[in-house]
Amino acid sequence: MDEYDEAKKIGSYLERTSRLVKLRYLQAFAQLGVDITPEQWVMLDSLYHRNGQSQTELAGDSYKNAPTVSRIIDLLEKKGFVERQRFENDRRRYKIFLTTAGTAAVEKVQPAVSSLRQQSWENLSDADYTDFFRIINQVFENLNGGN
Amino acid sequence: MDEYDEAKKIGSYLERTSRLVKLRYLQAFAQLGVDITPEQWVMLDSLYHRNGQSQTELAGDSYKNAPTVSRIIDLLEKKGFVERQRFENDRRRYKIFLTTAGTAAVEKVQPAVSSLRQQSWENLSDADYTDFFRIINQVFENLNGGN
DNA sequence: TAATAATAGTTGTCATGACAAATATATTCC
DNA sequence: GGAATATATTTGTCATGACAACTATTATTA
Repeated sequence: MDEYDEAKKIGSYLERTSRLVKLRYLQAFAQLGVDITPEQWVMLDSLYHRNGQSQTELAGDSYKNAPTVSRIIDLLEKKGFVERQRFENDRRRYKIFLTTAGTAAVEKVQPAVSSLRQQSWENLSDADYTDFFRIINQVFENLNGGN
Repeated sequence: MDEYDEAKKIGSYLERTSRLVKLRYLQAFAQLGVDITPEQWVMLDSLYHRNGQSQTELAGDSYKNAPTVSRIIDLLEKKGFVERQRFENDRRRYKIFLTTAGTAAVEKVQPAVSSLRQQSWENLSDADYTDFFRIINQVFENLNGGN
């Protein structure tokens, strides 16, 4: 039962930490007067690094599914951070582009992101950092395969 | 930018792994014909180990907030897995009790939970296991303090 | 070419989670 | 004792995410 309790926690600890990270991002953005959620930021940031992606590409990049991306892009479009343009050769697809305001939002928020990142890793070593990503990716792979 | 990209991923990797874990739980429960979500299971499991908790206690245990717990208990009650009983001395509070069906559901699902847990840690060492919890808890603490 | 299948995206429904505001009951303090 | 506070829970609103079903467009293939 001790072992069982300990084990239960992987999901719970992942979940609560993930939620806390997202909450801190949300609060940081709000404090800067940038009205976006962490998930919206992930999209904007992805576009900042590669503009003009389709929704399917954005979904793959963030491991989100199509409906989720569709709705996030809707919101970002309403807020004026992003624009949909149809592909020339394939009228099913959109290319999503950051607007000037979208680019500005990403840049405004960047120091806060760096700061939060730094804060996350306080009291932890470089080895911890490396290990953490290795382990969490292995867990992801373990559960993502076939099954 | 390389450093920046790497860093961005802590939130994303936490999030995607957390989501995958929850999805696998959901699928495992469904396959067993047990109609509960991972979050509902966390509540049931908490009650299985300590029956009669109040919603506030359940919230603290799972780091969820009061409205979320209230709604999860609503659903579990509708499904017949849980019962609300008022405290004798404090009529604001409920004690939440597992029903027979609730207990049965927890027990039915337990092997699948163990199995998923084992699968999560394949290709990882005992040290990885220990490190992972140490690191993720430190990250949680880093972000949870004051700020 | 016409029928079929595949792909891109949207919409509907439900559960979770964050926040604010509400209700009901208990506690504190003057 | 009664007013102000605090606590336990509920309800409303919105965003995200999972799934299924849908539309529109493109590709395949018989």
